[in-house]
Amino acid sequence: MNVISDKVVGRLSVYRRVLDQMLADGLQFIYSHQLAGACGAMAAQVRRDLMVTGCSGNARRGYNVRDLLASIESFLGSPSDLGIALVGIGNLGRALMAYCSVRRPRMHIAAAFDSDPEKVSRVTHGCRCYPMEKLEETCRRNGILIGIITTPVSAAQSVADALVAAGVRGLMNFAPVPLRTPPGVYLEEMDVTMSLEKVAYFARRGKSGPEIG
Amino acid sequence: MNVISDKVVGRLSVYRRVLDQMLADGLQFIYSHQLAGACGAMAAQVRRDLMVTGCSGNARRGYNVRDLLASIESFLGSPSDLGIALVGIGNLGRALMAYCSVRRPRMHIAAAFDSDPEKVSRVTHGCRCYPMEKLEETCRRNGILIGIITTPVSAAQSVADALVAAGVRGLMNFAPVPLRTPPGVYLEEMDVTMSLEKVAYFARRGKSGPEIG
DNA sequence: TAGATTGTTAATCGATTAACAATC
DNA sequence: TAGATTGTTAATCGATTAACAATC
Repeated sequence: MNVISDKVVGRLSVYRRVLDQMLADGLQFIYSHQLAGACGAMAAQVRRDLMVTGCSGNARRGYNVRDLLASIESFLGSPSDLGIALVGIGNLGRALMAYCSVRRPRMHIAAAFDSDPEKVSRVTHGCRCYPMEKLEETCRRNGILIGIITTPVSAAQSVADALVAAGVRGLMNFAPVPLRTPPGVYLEEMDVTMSLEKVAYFARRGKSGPEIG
Repeated sequence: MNVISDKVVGRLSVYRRVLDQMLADGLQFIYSHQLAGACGAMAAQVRRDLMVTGCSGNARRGYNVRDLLASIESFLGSPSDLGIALVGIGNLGRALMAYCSVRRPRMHIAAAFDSDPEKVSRVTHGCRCYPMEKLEETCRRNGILIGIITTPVSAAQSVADALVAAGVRGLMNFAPVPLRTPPGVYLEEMDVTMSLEKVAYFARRGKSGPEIG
């Protein structure tokens, strides 16, 4: 159990969000099968996932929601703590900036970049936009470790290379092209085209979806 | 090999896009290891994936790119053929409409819906917007089988239920909340929050990303 | 105690990887 | 032929699922 899979981390992220809501609703204790039900997972799997965060439950009352949240919180940490840069201020880039700006301190974008001089030096959704030439300097100065790529396909790989050269250690790629990254740099492909084609394929044939994580 | 996993379908979608580009570049034949290299996959896996489409290669020249594309095309089909509805015309919804409108006939959105009367009856990016009350009627009349959910969290589950009731068989959910769907309805969770937290977790610890698919 | 839940171990399942014979 | 690639089978790997003892 020394190596944590990305599936477990993904599920923990979902648990955190669901538990956040439950705490807001005033729930103090929760059983694994209740959390599983809310997340579309299996109770035994939930228990095993929660164990990796170091939190344990109680056979009579289940898990303490507040303790559980604190446990997941300290295990996952917050993306903003690592510094997030967004490259490519098109429709999708702006949508993500808007999404991250609205009361989501955990997902705060520290800096945005674009090659279009028209977009540079403005402040959009509370986030300053820099020219591409300032990418390395700005990332290093602000200790940015996460990059979100929302550029056109043609620019995606060179942007990824530039981000990695600037010290970034994790990437989210929204451009519909597979990227190459060196070992040690985590890459999450956010491929809308691929996902939509999966939906179409299985909608045609009537299969249910994959599990979360 | 009678049941095709969603991972295989996902990889085929990526192969198609990469092969499209290669055909445009004038490449006529390709070896499995070349395609694998361009997609970050393993050659043996690529060969097995391509076999499920019914296409076979040739030990001397590899695969004919044009035949391969035709084969993948007829296997995957096109999402637009099933009819796509988008619900929730916020920042993200508009960004997706813009994305799908620009020379992407395979991803053409047939109808959009929103509960805000201000947004209704307009045409955005070549797509007409209807009020939520018209959802079932419009989906049935146009034979829409795929739904994209870009509403706030609070509305996501009821929108999903309404879409399923209107005959939709596949869903993409961008709202950061796990949805419940009946068996036979394929659900693809597009969870930016979760993915960003995965990136942050592994960026902190220096692990490479998961494979495509 | 009795009963339901937790934490742990074993069994199952599926996908990936490796090995190799068949092919051009 | 010789050499590299394809198609197929077997082995490995990891995650999920099921079973059960420990716990409150």
